Amino acid sequence: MNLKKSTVKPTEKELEILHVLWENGPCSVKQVHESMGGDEKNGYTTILKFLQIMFEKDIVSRQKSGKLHVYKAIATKENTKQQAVEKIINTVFSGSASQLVMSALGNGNSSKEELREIRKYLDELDKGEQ
Amino acid sequence: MNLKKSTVKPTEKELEILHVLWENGPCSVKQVHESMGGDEKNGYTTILKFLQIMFEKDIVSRQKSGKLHVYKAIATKENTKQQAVEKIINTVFSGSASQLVMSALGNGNSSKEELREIRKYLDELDKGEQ
DNA sequence: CTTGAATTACGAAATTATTCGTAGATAAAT
DNA sequence: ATTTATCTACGAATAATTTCGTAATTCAAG
Repeated sequence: MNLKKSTVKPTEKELEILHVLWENGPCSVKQVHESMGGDEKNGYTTILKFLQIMFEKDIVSRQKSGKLHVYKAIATKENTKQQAVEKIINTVFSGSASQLVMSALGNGNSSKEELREIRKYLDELDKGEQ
Repeated sequence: MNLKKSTVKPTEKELEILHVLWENGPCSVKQVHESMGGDEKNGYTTILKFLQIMFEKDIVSRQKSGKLHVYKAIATKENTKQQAVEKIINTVFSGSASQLVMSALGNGNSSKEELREIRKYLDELDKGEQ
């Protein structure tokens, strides 16, 4: 039994797997394995092992369905995003969100639509603040 | 001798050390060690070893000054920021910079000034694009 | 020149993350 | 009930990261 919650920081590989679960919804080991490029990339039991470990760590939940397990991400993408963002702001941008934002837009890879969307979002933030 | 450059991805600990070098400028091992909390946090030789490894990997340069070495970050904070941002965009935000931006601003921790600054930055981006 | 304090170099232990083989369990098909 | 295909559990190998002890070096002071 494992009671601790909260700050279980996924490793690199675990994040990759979480990503698959977020995109595809609950998956069997096989589905995860295949979504990640099949045997070319990882052995089946490697993925299995990771899902088991992640289950131990309460990163994913699972449910038996016939003979197989269906795994499901516990942390939402939102949570994980938020954590990742906070971490990067603190470790690399000395706590300044706007610096991160500018750096994110600074490589010129963002489309007009994206920029427009961001403006809209800023407007909403302003409105809310009054 | 080590000729490769480019994508030397610092580990967690290495990043922590880089951070010290960015904040304080070139440092001796002792200075880094102390900036990071002294013996409470890491043994002296641990930090020494890391700086040596980072030197091997061309993450830092060093110069002898009397009997000691003064280490200096090679990658600028800017480079590393950019890499970090790109990575997070790809791993957590499915390649969408604007999603990252909104997530970064979404926790309500940004001041008015920060938001204004971002707007200004967006204006500049638009202007440049014409 | 010798000593001693500070520093570096080196190697290897300890820890954590990743990978996978093999054995056993499960359930469906024959 | 037996076989077969699929899946899980487990343990252990490999690799990467982090930690630190010990010996050697350096340089300044006596």
